[in-house]
Amino acid sequence: MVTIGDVARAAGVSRSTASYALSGKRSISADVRRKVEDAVRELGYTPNAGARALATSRTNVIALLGQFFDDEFAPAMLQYILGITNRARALGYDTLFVSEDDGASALRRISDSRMVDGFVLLNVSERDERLEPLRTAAQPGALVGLPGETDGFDVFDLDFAAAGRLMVERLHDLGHRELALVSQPEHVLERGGAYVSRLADAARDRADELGVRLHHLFGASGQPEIGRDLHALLDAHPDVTGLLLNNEAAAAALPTVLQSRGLASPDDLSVIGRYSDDFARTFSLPFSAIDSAADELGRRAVEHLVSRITGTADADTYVVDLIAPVIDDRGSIAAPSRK
Amino acid sequence: MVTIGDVARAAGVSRSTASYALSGKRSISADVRRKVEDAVRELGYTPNAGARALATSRTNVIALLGQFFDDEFAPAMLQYILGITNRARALGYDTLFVSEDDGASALRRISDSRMVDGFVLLNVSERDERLEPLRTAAQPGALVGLPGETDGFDVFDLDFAAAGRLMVERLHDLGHRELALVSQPEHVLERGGAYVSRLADAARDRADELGVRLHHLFGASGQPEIGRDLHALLDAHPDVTGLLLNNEAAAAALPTVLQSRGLASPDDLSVIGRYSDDFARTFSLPFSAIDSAADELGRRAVEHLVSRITGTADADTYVVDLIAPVIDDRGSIAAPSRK
DNA sequence: CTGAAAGCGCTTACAG
DNA sequence: CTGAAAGCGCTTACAG
Repeated sequence: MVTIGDVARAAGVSRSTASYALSGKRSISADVRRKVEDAVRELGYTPNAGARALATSRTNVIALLGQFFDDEFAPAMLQYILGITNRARALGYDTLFVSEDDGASALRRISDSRMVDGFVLLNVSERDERLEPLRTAAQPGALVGLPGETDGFDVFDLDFAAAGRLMVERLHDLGHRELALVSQPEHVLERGGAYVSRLADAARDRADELGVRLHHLFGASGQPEIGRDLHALLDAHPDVTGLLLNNEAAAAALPTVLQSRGLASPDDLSVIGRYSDDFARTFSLPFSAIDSAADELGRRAVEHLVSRITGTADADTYVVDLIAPVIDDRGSIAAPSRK
Repeated sequence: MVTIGDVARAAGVSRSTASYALSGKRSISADVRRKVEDAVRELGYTPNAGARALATSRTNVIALLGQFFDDEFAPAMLQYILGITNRARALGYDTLFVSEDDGASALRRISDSRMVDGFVLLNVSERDERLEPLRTAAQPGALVGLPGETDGFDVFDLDFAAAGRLMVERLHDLGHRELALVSQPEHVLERGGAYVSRLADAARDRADELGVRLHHLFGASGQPEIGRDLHALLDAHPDVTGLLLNNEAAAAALPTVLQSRGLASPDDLSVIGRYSDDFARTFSLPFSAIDSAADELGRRAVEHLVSRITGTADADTYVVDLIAPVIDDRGSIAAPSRK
């Protein structure tokens, strides 16, 4: 293993000079710098990360704490992960990816052992167990997902309430007066996935204001249950002209359900979903949708985290950054047809 | 920050004794051990990872190098990732997740800086650029995906050739005599995704041996293209009674295609896919399929990597572990109907 | 069974 | 502009 001592010897300078020549933290004569750089190149020197971390109390690593539930759509998580790791690397950080079930104790362990400079928590729930250890951790954190209590945290999420309103408004403006919303399963909500109710509540309120009927259903998270749920919904409410989907499985199953009922979108039914672009593309979902903006959220979270790590961010101002929803129109919304 | 010095002081022993009491690397009197353990608990001591790594040349971290292509089905990657991180943690390792485009230089950087004890390479291609730096790295590695040259590497993959044969055999045994195979796009193959041709070539050879006609198509990796591809295939070969899918997008699109043609499986068409169980479940794919065994592969790779790290594995014997394919029957295969 | 000391490979005040 | 030295927090021979 080649150390900075080897570099120093090869360059004919002291170890401190070699170190300074590489960090640029004090002025160095041009030819010493050149000699050091040459030595580095020749010997193939790379600083030892552990030694540097020990000396500087900086690891240049962030931890990414995933949180996976069986009844949630896991593949969507990959977009967040990639958005974060890629942005982190661009900012000079590697990413320790943690998927332990017990995220709280994982956070404590990693924080206490000083393995990382900061944390990104994914899929944060209403009363997330990881928040308390994060609060007392020596390293800063950024949340992806809005918890009930945001005080003291930097939070990044899609504005699900605005998304609910937007869906209703758009269909109302086109003339729809009876809509149905299919949410994630109710247990997602119960264990703290408050985004489900944030969207649903806001949609309901906006529907009330606008005089639109809105039926609400907690759909299953997989097949074949969700297919049956959709059929039952359409059977029960034949006058529904617009469908709002906050449930990936429902979006994936709907094309088949529509086809088997001889329905087409938007002719018979307008549809607006809420899922990632990437998801839509992969599964060829033909529905207009509000992008969940996974990679953008990840990017923002990392950028803010790094500004906290480096001390650029204002120490006592926390941000709650809710991304405004945008409907990506794929042609599944239109005025209701007169039957 | 509480250090082992604090623990030693609180326990009234030397730092070395405290260290040994915790590691158990030499015999310690019962009451000293108790005092040290009490001090650890009281002070909340956790060893500093960087310091330990510096002293022991062990980080207890493995690097997981992802490799993502636009034309591949990225969400499937998550299963591998979770299989690996979970198994690694169970064995005492954290996972540095790396998604840089330039995996070769990432590997070099991470290896040279001694950030990890070993590497798992995901989605290894025929002539993977990461293999050369891995070969010269100071740390061992395990490959998920079979490259052209396996010498000197531990390799884990599904046995795609056996999968191709199995698909053909199963349908032949049921009486099918004209089949079609839909592979990933040809450019997946061109940039080194040799599993595509391993499956296709083996299927073709087996079909020849058995006197079965086998049409082969490189399908698109997304909608709407793959839908058109499937329609075109069925138009061109109306006598095909069995469909083999080595293409996730095709599997996702097929239900819609069948429905719009008024076809049902297995009555009109037997179908066997090759994708993960998890994928099938999430998208409610009703097709019998060979599980790609993502988490099992990840698990095996990590276990073997760890045995290399700890020196348990035989230093000069390398393993190429190809998991035998198994058809998970979901009822989409039957004898061909006489039309 | 226990302690004092060296050393892992860096960085960074302290001196000049 | 440069060097000698201390220190980051561990582990582990070396002595007793």
